[in-house]
Order: sequence, then C-alpha cells, then structure tokens
Amino acid sequence: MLRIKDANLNLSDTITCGQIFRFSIEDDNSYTIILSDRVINIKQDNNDLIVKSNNEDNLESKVRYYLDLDRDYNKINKRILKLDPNMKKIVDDCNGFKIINQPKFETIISYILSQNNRVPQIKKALDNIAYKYGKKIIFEDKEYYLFPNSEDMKECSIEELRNLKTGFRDKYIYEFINKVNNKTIDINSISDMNSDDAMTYLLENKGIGEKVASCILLFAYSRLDVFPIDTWVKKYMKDEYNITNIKDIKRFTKDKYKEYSGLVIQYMFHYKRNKENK
DNA sequence: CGCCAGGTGCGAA
DNA sequence: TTCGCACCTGGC
Repeated sequence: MLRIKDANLNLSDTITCGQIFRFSIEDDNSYTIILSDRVINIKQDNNDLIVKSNNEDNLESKVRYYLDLDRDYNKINKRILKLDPNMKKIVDDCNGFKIINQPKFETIISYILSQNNRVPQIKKALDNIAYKYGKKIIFEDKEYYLFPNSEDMKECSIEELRNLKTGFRDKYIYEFINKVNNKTIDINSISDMNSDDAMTYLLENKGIGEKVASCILLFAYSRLDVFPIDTWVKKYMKDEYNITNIKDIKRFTKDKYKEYSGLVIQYMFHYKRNKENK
C-alpha cells in the first residue's frame, strides 16, 4: 500500500468524467483501474491518495504520471483566469480535476470505438478485447485482463473483432493494428510532433476523424491545447454563445484560451454536467 | 417496432 | 469543398 500525500486531486471527477473506460467504482468509494501493466485501486483520503496494486514496482511514479499529479495546475489555472476572468467560478469548481495520461495504444483503440457509440458499449468491447488478447491479473481475489499491445493482437481478424462487439469499427481497428505492427505508423513518434502535425498524422488512419484524434491527443499525449468538439460541446457553445459552426467554435476557443483550450473545454463541460445547479 | 448514441467515410453535387 | 446518408449494437 502506498500513500501519496497532498495530491490535490479530485479523484471521482477525474475518473468518471469520460476520459477513461476501464475502471470500476468499489463499495468503499475507491476506484479500481486497469492501468497498462497492472491493476490499481485508488481511494481518496482528503488531500491524500491511498493506492494498492498487484504490482508495487515504481507504483508511485506510475500513478503520479497517470493522474498528472506533477503538473502545476495552480499555475495553469492562474493563466486561464488571466485569459478569461469570467472563468473564476468554473476554475474554482474544477479544482483537482486533471487530464489523465493514458496508455497510447489502448487510448487510440478506445476512441476509434467511441464513434457513434455509447460509453457502456465502448467499455464492453474493450473488455472483450482484453479478455481475448490480454494478460490475466489477479488482484484482491478478482480477475482482471490487461489491455493487449499491438503485438498481442497481430493474429486477430476483422471477423473476430466484429464478434467482440466492435461493430462497423472492426475494419478500422484491424487496419490500425496492422499499421502499428508493420511499422507503417509509430505511435510513440507522435510525442515528438507539434499538435498540428500530430493531428494530421492521426487523421491519416481510417476511423480517426477530428473528434477522435483530439481525444487521443488530449488524453494520451497531454496536448492541453487540443479540444474534442463533440455533440455536448456543440450544445454548450450554442447555448452559451450561439456559435454553431465547428470552425467558429475552434477559432473562438483557440483565440480565447490559447494553449489551454482543451483543458478549458473539459472544465466547462465538466462544470456544466456535474456542478451547475448543485 | 423505430429511433439514435460523446463521428466518420463515402459518393454525389 | 461541402453535404447527406449509412453504419454495428443495444437500450428505450
């Protein structure tokens, strides 16, 4: 067991806001998460986190990175308030909300699955894939399956993916895995690109459009300047500012929030869904 | 039953 | 370049 002091994390908001899929909420209000090579259980204890795992190696650094604990959000929030003082209430209410650093391959597959799909079905398909191709882990007497890497899935067929309930996205996933395995694409190289180049690189893959690419960049590559525009953001922008066109939403947000556009959109969305009227 | 979801690719204009 | 439509699946 590990205690991380003064994490300044709002655990439940960060986990349940829709950035990640493969987690469960336990009776004691802790969260069990399947994180790359291990299963972790995290419980918030005031400003501390209590972490358990089947694998204690480098656990603290792993968790700190995953939950983005070493980024100075106070500084970022100050910058956001300088850009737009009207954000005061939202920024205050989102204190402790972080953008997670998720494993790259899993995130890309997850968001390819997310198009025209619902969260429970995305989770189910991901679990099916992990069950079939991933490594079994026992943690506190329960079975979990790690998400496989592209090598683990090299023998998979489109038909198998369809059977795992990926739907019409089966061919996109199949194609993507093959491109990773034959080195047509290199998902690690995206880390070294600027956000525009990274976006272009991702968009070359079938099944990855602007929304999906934005989610991947924000949640797996820490690009806080990139913002996914989904139906909810569109609704928010229409209701709040009467802006409907995607290009206008992009320009408006970029002009206003600059290098933190993506984070601010998450704050707004999160506030709108969870905090307002509560 | 018919409708549609935290989009995208595709063919038609 | 832009526009409209189909799309696995499952829950309502």
